Amino acid sequence: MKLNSKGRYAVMAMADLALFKDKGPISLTDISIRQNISLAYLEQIFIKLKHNNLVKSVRGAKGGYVLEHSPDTIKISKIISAVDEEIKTLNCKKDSKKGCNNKSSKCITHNLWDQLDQHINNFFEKVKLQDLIKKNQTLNK
Amino acid sequence: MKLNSKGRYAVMAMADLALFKDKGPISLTDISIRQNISLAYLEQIFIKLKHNNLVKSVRGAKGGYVLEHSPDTIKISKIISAVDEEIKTLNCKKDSKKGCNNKSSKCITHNLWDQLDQHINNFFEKVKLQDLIKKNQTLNK
DNA sequence: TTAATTCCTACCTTTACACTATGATTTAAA
DNA sequence: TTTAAATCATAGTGTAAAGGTAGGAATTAA
Repeated sequence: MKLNSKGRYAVMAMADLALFKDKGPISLTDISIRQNISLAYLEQIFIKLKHNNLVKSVRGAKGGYVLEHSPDTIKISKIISAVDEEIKTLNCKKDSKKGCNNKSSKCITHNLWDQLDQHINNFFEKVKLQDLIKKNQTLNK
Repeated sequence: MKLNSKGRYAVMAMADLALFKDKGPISLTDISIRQNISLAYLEQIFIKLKHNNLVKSVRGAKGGYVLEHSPDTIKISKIISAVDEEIKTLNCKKDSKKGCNNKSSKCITHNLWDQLDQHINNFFEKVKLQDLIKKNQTLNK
């Protein structure tokens, strides 16, 4: 699981969409202002979100994006993996130069990072988009 | 919690020390060969491990490093935080430029990352150095 | 005295991240 | 029909950090 601000921005933007989901298509300009993320960067992120069927786009003036599914069915893990190509924190694979090979006493930590990845994935699997906006409802009413 | 290969190397090296803890001081040259980590880079890592009282150094010929404590008392979290200055994955602090401020609808994801950090820390808190080498004992006997 | 080691600090190289720039396409509304 | 607002697409860029190297000084067992 790659944890960077692209993933964080994606979650923020999706949460923004969820908050305003009754207002029709939300433009990236709006999200850009509200969440303080550059518009052009948001565009890149939303291409990926769209390709992963997390949002639908409405082109042209008064267009924007809407959630493809209900916030209570969207897992955070889906969002993060949509914008990050890789899933692994630290690879230790056959094909990477520096990693496991067949020497003894190598890869002592292999299982550890595997378990960590599972642990993080498991965390994001359990949290839904709805869970985020519930906590902010009073703030944003 | 910063997850990079410095932290991974540190854990690998500490596990190596644990595996060979009955052989007296272990030189970084040995660890470098066994774990396939550059010697000079290991030196940097071990300075930090030493300053954090995780290892003791024995200078001069036949010198090296030994664990300061028993492997079953050393938490992985201690090792990783020793070599990484930062603890947070993604900061969202007052003093950072891009982060929380008092605008409404900001920081929707603030709690999420806080909880993730706790989750990861909790994972590394529960794993001891001994847990790693147990799994490799048959391989390295 | 020598070789093996830790210790220390400065430097270097590459890469990925985060972002910008530019322009094309689509479409609602004036 | 024109204009402005929006998505769509891709290439380029600046920077910081990761992941090392390099070179030498200090220490110590043999």
